[in-house]
This record gives sequence, structure tokens and C-alpha cells, in this order.
Amino acid sequence: MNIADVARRSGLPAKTIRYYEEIGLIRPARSANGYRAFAGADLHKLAFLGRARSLGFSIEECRKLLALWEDRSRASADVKALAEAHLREIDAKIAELRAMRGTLAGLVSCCAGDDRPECPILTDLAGPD
Amino acid sequence: MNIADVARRSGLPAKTIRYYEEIGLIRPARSANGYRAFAGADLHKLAFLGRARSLGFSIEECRKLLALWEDRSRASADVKALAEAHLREIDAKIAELRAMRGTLAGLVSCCAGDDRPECPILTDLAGPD
DNA sequence: CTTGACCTTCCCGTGACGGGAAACCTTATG
DNA sequence: CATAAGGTTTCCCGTCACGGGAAGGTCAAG
Repeated sequence: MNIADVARRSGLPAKTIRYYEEIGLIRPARSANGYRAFAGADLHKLAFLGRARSLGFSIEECRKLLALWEDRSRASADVKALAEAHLREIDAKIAELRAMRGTLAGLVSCCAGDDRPECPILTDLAGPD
Repeated sequence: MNIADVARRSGLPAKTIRYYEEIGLIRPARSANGYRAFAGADLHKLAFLGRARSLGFSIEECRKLLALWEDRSRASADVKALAEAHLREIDAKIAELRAMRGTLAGLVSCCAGDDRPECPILTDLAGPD
């Protein structure tokens, strides 16, 4: 399989696949002409990576997940710990965004939104004076 | 005021303040010795920027907010539109994170988390086979 | 006069790629 | 057989919003 096939089948852009090779997540073979020659296992890994990334795991977390996946003597506790740590990161981000959202929504609801210059959003950003 | 004073009073790191000057958000005067000489207006702008950034506005959005703040003939509708657009971005991010969280929490709850290798998290990431 | 605390600019690194150039390879068509 | 079109390679720069750290100038205190 050439890179375009793998890109189509994995749903990842060719650029991303080359990047993943560069940082050592995959090691596709090479054909005589220098083209990357992807095997089924490479495709499977890329699909795995795509799904892990879509759940918000960082590249380094994906690297660990991939290692666990390939380690048949893994303990599921290690995978679960990784996932739970990521879950806590997600929760922290959601909490931060919700706090922003709350403040901003309050300001927006106070703003007339007409052609006059008075604006509680700017007044708040300008701070207490 | 030197940069350390402004950093302390605005809550922004000196590095950030220099960066904001570099990209044209502020234009502090210079003393004879080459040091930045911040006026009250500069400090006020930096505090404004710090608050806008803490609400998640991008640098370019902050630039627009700053321009609106300094434009006494602004229409509050313009500010409100900017804030509402940002609110929609925040909502989109929250929705994306909540979707991730939902999927991941489901997988985590199915994982035994013991020393056996069987792990539904990895099985799911590996895809339908 | 020296020490130490400031300040300056400059350059590299982050994360996870995307865009685009220059050059090579393959396949289809005339 | 020549050529055109499309696929592939590497390489390098740009993103966003700074942070780290080096090399060197400045200032106030002892």
C-alpha cells in the first residue's frame, strides 16, 4: 500500500502519517523506489492512533497506549490509569471553559448590542476604576 | 514604570509584555537608557489584555477588543458580536470535550483495571475486527 | 569598585501538524 | 517513444502564544 491508500483507509492525512513516522510512532517498510510500503499492521496502528487522537490523547499518550497495545503482558490497570489521567485533564479543561462561558455569557446578556457605545463587556474588561 | 513593576501590577509575565509590544498591542515609550517606560495607559491596556485573554479571547480578538475599547464612537453591537462569536467557539469546544469525555468514561468504566491484559479501552481503540 | 538585581535583544523550543517547493517515479495516452 | 498527469520523496517555513536561556548593558547599594 502506498501512502495515499493508507491515508484514505485510515482517515489520516498523508502529512500526518509522514509525521508519525518521523517521530517514531510507525516504521513502514520502503519499496525499491523509496516509496513507503505500508503493511496491514501499519494501517492498523494508524487507525488506532487516529481513534486515540480523536479522544484527545496527546501524541506521547498515544505512544504509551500503542506500547501497551503491543505488550501482550500488559496489565489493564496501566491502560486504565492512563485513561483516567486523561479523563481528569478533560474535566479540568471543561471546567475552565465553563467558567469562561459563565462569565462571558453574563457580560453578553448585559450588553444592549445597539449602536450606542456604552458596553458592559468593555467596562468589565477595563477593570475596576 | 519599568517592566517588572508593570508585570507585577498587571499580573502578566515580562516575557508576555515584551511579546505584546512586538506584535503591536502596546507601544510603551523608551527611557534614555533603552528601558521600556510604561505609562498608566500602558498598564491599563495590559490589564485589559490579561482579562480578555483569561476569558479565552485569541490575540487577534484581543486586538479588535482593544481597538473597540479605544474607539469612543464604537457601537456596542460590534463588541457584542465579537463576544457572541467567541461564546459559540467556547460552546463548540465544550461540546467536543463532552463528547470525548462521554466515550472515554464509558470505556474506563468497562475496564477491570487489574493485572490481567484484557482491556476494553484498547479493544475499542483497535477498532472493529 | 564590586556585587547583584535589573534591563535589553536574540535565538531556539513547544504540539501537531499544514502548505508549498523542487525533484523523482509511475502510468496513461498520442 | 515522448509527454503529460498524477503520485511520492525530502526539506523548510509557518502556525499560536509565549517560555527558557544566553550574552551583554545599566543601575543602586555597600
